[in-house]
Amino acid sequence: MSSTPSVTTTSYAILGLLAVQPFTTYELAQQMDRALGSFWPRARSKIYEEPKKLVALGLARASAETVGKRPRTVYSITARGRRALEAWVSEPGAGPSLEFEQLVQIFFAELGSKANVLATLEAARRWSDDETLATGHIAREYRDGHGTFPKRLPWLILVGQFLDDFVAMVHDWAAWASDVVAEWPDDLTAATPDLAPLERQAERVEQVARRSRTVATSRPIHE
Amino acid sequence: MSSTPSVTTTSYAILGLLAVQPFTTYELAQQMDRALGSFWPRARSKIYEEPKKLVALGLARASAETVGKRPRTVYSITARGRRALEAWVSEPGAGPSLEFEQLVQIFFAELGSKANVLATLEAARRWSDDETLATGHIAREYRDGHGTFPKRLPWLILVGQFLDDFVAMVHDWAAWASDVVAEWPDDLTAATPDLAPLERQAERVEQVARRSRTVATSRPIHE
DNA sequence: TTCTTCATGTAATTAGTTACATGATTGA
DNA sequence: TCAATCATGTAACTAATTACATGAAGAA
Repeated sequence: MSSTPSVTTTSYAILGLLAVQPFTTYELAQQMDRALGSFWPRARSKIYEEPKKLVALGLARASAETVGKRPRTVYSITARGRRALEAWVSEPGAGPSLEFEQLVQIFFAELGSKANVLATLEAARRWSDDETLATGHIAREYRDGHGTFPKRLPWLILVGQFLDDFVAMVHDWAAWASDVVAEWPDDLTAATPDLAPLERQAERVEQVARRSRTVATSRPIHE
Repeated sequence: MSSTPSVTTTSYAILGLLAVQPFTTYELAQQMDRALGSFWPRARSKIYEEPKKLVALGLARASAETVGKRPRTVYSITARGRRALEAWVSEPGAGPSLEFEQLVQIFFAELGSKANVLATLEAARRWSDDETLATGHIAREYRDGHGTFPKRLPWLILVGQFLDDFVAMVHDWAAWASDVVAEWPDDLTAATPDLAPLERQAERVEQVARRSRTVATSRPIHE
């Protein structure tokens, strides 16, 4: 009856941090903010309760310490935890999943004005800039040899490059879209579509289709 | 006491579809799969229950019909619904939010093998290809003049371009990363980092910082 | 001494997912 | 007439969020 709490990706994310070194919940929250938050965002309260679950499952252990008079709990990974984690990284994970409210608003552009669309695109560009500035110091630190975990740098660079590519792509798209929308008349229903992007997209589809036909036999059947 | 159900972005997404034309829940689910699912993914059951909430709030109305002997409910938007929707598109929406489990696995690459990393990157590339093929027919339909809502095409192109940019970016990143990892020794801890990406990233940060300083006074204070 | 930030949580609520169920229609 | 799939949901569960609370340490 005592329902065993399930181990989610969030659990593994926390457990992974504990595999790097022991942390307190506060430090875990910091690490999530700094590092994993951009591609596995979770609320702070979640991060405070996950370690308890890990302890209950025998994947981590808690040890009580004090700073001054104040008690605090340091969590570390157990041997079982490490084995579970190793199993997880070798399993197939989920591909990227996107949520983009501003894009939903643009999808329904006809309900608003041209100015609305331009404002939304400007907000997207600002999001990109803010993101760049907020995470930029990490790249700089590692470049200057002051990174926290230099041993892990080779793969951290792969992750950082993805995130950088993503924010850059958002920025460039928003800039391009702004230029397109700027050419529209104020009455959106009178706007004429620029079909060139459709051509490009269809071409890319063709490319992928050709490539995937070529290797079709060497791939497992599409599930 | 009777807690009024809150209107979420998901509600507005559904309501937006009803603003295009009346739909049954089944058709709404199809539209979400086809169109909005890539940037506002929600479970089918959610899509079946949202319209009821909208009706309860007076933003939509339900009318009973039959197909053969089978009853079905067609939902349409009310005047109040349309006003609420117009207010929503003119409000600032949230920027993109990403969840990417495979990237979490790569972040913790040291727990697995080089082969694991390569397999994960290959899976990411496959995700991109699958996505391209799954949504590719839409671009083609519109390009060939067979699209379902040609009037909406100008902004649908903006959305489509974003999604295409995104999957292309994932693909290119995975291909690049695979090349990088291929050069690593089998023992990951002995891999030497390629620092060039850090340089590029730091440079981009500099660019954005300069640009943002220039326009800083014309922007609202960073919240 | 007072204010602010650091640090550590808990409680209440909900949005969303997974799993289940089933009649109607259509094609072989 | 049988199987498949189209179409329409409901029920149970939970992962996650938002909001609240508060003591300790350090700065001014």
